[in-house]
Amino acid sequence: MNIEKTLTEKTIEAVKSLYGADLEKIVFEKTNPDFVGDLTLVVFNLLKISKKRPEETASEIGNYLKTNTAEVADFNVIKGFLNIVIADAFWLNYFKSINGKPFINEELQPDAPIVMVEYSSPNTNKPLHLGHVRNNLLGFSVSEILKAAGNKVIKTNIVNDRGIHICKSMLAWQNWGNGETPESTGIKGDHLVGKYYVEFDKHYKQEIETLVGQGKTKEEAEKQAPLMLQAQKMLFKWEAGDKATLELWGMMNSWVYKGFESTYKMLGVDFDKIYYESQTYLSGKNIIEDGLKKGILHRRTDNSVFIDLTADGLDEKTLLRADGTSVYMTQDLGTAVQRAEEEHFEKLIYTVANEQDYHFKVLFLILKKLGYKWADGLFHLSYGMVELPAGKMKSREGTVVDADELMQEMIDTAAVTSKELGKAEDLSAEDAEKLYRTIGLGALKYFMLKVDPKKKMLFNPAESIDFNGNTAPFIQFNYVRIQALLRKAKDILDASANKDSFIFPVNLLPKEKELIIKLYSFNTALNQAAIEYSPALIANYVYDLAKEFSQYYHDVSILKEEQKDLALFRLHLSKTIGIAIKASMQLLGIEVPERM
RNA sequence: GGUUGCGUAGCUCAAUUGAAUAGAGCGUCUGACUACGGAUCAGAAGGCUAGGGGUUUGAAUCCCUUCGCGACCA
Repeated sequence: MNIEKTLTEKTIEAVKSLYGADLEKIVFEKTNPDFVGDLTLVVFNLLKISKKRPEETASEIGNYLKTNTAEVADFNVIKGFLNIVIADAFWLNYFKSINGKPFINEELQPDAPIVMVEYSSPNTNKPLHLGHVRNNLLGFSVSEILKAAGNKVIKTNIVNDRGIHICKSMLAWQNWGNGETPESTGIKGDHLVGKYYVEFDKHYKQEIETLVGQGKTKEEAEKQAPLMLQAQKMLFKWEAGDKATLELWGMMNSWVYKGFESTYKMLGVDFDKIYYESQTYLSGKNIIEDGLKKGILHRRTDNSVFIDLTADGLDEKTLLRADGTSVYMTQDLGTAVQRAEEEHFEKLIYTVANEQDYHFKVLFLILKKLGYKWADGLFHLSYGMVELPAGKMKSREGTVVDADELMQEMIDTAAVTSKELGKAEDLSAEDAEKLYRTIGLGALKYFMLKVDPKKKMLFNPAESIDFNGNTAPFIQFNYVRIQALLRKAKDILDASANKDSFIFPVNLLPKEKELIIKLYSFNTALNQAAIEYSPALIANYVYDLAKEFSQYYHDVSILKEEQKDLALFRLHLSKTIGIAIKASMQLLGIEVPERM
C-alpha cells in the first residue's frame, strides 16, 4: 500500500500518454499545509517535455490521474504545482491495515545484512563526559534504527585501555594514592582513576614550571620533567610485560570497568562485542608487510614505512616509525581487517567525532588501496562536538561536564518537577524513582538526539534542559494521555477487539487525516534515518506526531463522543498513535511511562 | 601557513536534499480550565538565511569571493 509508488507509476503513464515521453523518475512531496491537497508534483521539470505552460501541464496530468487512479479524489493547480487530494477511503483503508499492529518488525530475515556499529570507545584514565554521552546515545540509537530497518546489527566498543595516559594515572596513584580503592573511599572506580590522572597533571605542571624557572624552554621542560620520564618508563615496562606493572594496570582498569558498566547501564546502552586495545595494539604489522610486497607501501631510507596519498589530495602517511613501532593508523588497519575476518559485514560504522575526519579518510583510502573489497562498506559516522557557551570543554579549566553527574541532575530535576506538579503522589517510592529516571534521562537523550548528528551542538549547563515544548517529556506526556484513555475505555476496546472490526466513519476530520498520514510516513522516516544514520529524523517525526495528537486531543472529544462508532474509531486511532510514539522513542533509546 | 567544516528569529534547533509566504520550541506579550490528565491548547511580535556576486523558471541549499568561528595537519 504505497501511494507514492502508485502515483509515480500513473504519472509516468500520464506523461507517456499525453506527451509521448518516457520518464524514469518522479518525485512527489508533501503538500504545503497552506494549500489544499496531500501530495504535490512540481511540474517545472516536465515543461521541456510537454512544451506547454506550467498550469496547463499540471492540469493535464491532474486530469489524467483523477480519471485513471482510484485513490486520487481531486486536484488543484497553482502555478507549476499540481496538488493532489487522496481519497479518505485510501487513508481509512491504510489505517485499518495497521490498526493496533506494531510499527517495528523485530524479526530479522535470515539473510539480513550484517552491520557493525562501533561506538563509545572510551579511554580508561577518566570517567565519561558529555561528549561521550552524545557518542553513546548516537551509536545506540543508530543501531536500533538499523535493526528496525532490517539489518543484523553488532554493537562494538573498542576500549583504549593502554598507553601513556593510563600510566599517568597509575603513577600518580603509586605516588600519592596511599592505597586508596573505590571500596575504601566510596568513589566510583572511573572517577577515582580520573582523580589520579588530574593529580598527575598537577604535579607535572609544577615540575615544568620549576624547569622553566631553571632556564629550559617549555618544550624541553615538558619532555624532561621527571614525572613524564617515569610515565614513559612505566609504559615500557608494561609493554615488556613487567608483572608488577601489569598487576597495577589490571587492578586500576578493573575499577574503571566497573564504573563504566554502571554509567552504561544508566544510559541504557550496551554492546555485543568489546575489543581492548591492549590486545589489538600490535596488530596491523602483518598488513604493512603485505602492503610493502604489493608495492603499495614504501620504505624510507630511515626504515620507516609510509604510503603516498598525495595523488588523492592527502599527504604521505607514516605507518611504521623508523624504530619499527606502529602508529594509531596501523592499529586501526589491523582491527578493521580482524573484524572483516570475524564478521562478514556489509557495513562497518565508526561513531567518532568529526575532529577525526582526516584520520578516517586516510584509513578507508589505505584499505581500499590494499585491495580489501569490504572497504567500500566502511563509514565514518562523523558527529559534531558538544560545545559549552565558552567553547570546547577543557579539563584544565574544570569545565568538563561529567556524564554521571549530568544524568543525576536530570533525574533530580525530573523529581522536583513531578512533585511540584503533584504527579507522583500515589506512586510507590520505587515506581517514582523509575519514573524520574524515565523522564529525566528521556529529556537528556532527546535533547542530544534531536540535533542533526553532523552538526555541532551547544549545551548550556547554567540552563537546565527543558521539560516543555519540543522535548521528550512532552512526547511522553502525550503517550501517557493516550494510555489513560485506553485504561478508561478498556471494556469497549476489548469488546471491539473480539469482533476484530468496527465501523469506520465516512468522513475524516482534517486532523484525523493528518494523523493517519503521519502514521503512514513512519516508514519513510525510519528508512531515511537508516540511510542517513540520523536519529534526529526520528526525533522530529515523533515530536510532530505527538504535537498533532496533542492538538487533536484538545479539540476533539474521544471518550465523550456520543456516536459510539466514532468514539471507538478515535480510541483506535489514539491507540495506534501510542504504538507509533512508543516505537519511535524505542529507536531513540527512550522509554515511555504509563503514567506521569 | 596548508586542509577542512560551520554561520538561519534574542536563544536552541528544523526546512522532505533546488520549489509555493523559511518552520518549531524556549523566552516576551495576549487569550482558553465546573477538564477524556494544563508537563496542555490558541494567538501576536520577532528573518535582507553573516556580507557581496553568479548559475537557474526558481537558491538557506549549487559555484566564486569577503568576513567571522571551530577542527585537523605541521
